[in-house]
Amino acid sequence: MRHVSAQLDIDTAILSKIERGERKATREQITKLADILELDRESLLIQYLSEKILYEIQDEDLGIQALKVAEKTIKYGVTKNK
Amino acid sequence: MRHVSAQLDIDTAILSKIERGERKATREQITKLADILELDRESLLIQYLSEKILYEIQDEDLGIQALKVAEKTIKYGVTKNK
DNA sequence: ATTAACTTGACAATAAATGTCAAATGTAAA
DNA sequence: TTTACATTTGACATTTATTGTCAAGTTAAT
Repeated sequence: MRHVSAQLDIDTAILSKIERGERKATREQITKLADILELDRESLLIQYLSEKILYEIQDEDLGIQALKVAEKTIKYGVTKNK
Repeated sequence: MRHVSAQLDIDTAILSKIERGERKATREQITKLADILELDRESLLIQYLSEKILYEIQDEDLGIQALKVAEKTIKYGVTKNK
């Protein structure tokens, strides 16, 4: 654990918490972890992103609908106006 | 504008920014806005949530895939372990 | 009992979101 | 055109969320 956390530039405390889901990892940490643990980077990232998404809509009745709208928006390449 | 912003408990400056997309509204502000402007609350909320989602995955190649994973997760009622 | 690995909780540091204010700009009617 | 009010802008303050450190507490193996 010391080895891994060192490579991640954090102390073991956080790593421990991340492992047990008490803390969220950083995007950067995710990719580093993928490398270190030789896991599939894409899968990990997808997992990570999907967790962030779910976090946003947790206990929202309209969550699913929002997801679908988001999907369509992406597909149709709608750009956000500044 | 003063009227509306007063009801939202913010000054006109923010309202102005929200209207022109420089600032994000709060969830609470969204629902109040729906009432004040007599818009459909659900639609506004869905719009609001979907924007938050899109924000999370902006310029992520794996965004769409993450969305799909998130959807499935919701459908299967997977609960997040504390 | 000693040691090293891991966990926990209280707190510090940083970063992001939200808000205020005051000054600048726009707009229309007198 | 000046006055009066509405809207916008930007610089900054406040609040809230996220990420991190540290020190003390467990656990497990020897």
